[in-house]
Amino acid sequence: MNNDLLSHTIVEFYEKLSSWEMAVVKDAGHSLPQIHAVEILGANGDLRMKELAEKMGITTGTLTVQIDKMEQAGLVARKAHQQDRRSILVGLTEQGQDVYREHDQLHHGLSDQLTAKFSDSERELLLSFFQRMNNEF
Amino acid sequence: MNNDLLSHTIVEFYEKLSSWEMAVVKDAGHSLPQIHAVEILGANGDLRMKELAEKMGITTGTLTVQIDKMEQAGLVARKAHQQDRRSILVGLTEQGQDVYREHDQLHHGLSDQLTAKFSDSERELLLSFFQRMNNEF
DNA sequence: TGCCAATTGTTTGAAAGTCAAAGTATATGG
DNA sequence: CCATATACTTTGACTTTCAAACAATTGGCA
Repeated sequence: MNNDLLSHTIVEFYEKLSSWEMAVVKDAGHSLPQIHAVEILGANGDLRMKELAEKMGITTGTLTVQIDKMEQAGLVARKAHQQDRRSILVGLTEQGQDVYREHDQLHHGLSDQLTAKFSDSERELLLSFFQRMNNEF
Repeated sequence: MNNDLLSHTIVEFYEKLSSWEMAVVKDAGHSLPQIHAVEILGANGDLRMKELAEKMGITTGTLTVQIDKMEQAGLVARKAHQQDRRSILVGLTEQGQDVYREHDQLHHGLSDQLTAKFSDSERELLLSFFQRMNNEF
């Protein structure tokens, strides 16, 4: 089959998701890296600075600055790590969890919008396709 | 069906694509906004500054700086617009087209990798799913 | 035990990317 | 022909980022 077409269609999908995310984040008055941190902490629970930085694809130096701001804004809290006193656990505050749920609802809404015209079985198939692709990275 | 799962799986796919793109761009020694411009110019042909800025989701002020750098680097060239002397057309140079084709090949390779275990009919179905979703943004 | 290398997080200085607003040149419509 | 709109550039400020230097803690090993 014409794989150029598939490749370009995936890129188009990615570009549109990206634009949507930037618009949604700006509209809610947040910054992209901070929402990214909220998304990851919301999905994974408390993480060490190192772990969070790795998942976000930034250095710990950069993360320190972001977490400083987010702590100021009341979105996250630093906590001592019981087993390793070098490490610091970062977790969402109540307010941070509100922001996470709110943002997650937007994702959910987009997902509904994109698959509104799909039948249930098509949606199941789409899910399995995404899962299979996610395993191949 | 469980739409939370679909939503999260799509987000996971997006995150992995995003990480992949950043790694690939950095590895090739390019910057993300410049490769983004190359991708858009490669797919659309010559564009006015205004049009390119809109497609990239940045202001024309920001774009002016980027195009200055890219022109220095030999990736793009500014040309006069015949019908409107206020406008400036930006287009890829030969070298810019090389970069575009090279980057496009990487996308193609990823697309192959992700769907390596798909049958031809599954790949056709996946393509149609992406196309239908792209229409719903 | 005691020391040295590795690890974790913070700080600092510099660079890139970005925007809003002001400025310049050109176009368009009365 | 003039007023207003449009296209691009410039400027100043801010955010995000990294690399490198630093401080505290851990872990291995001699």
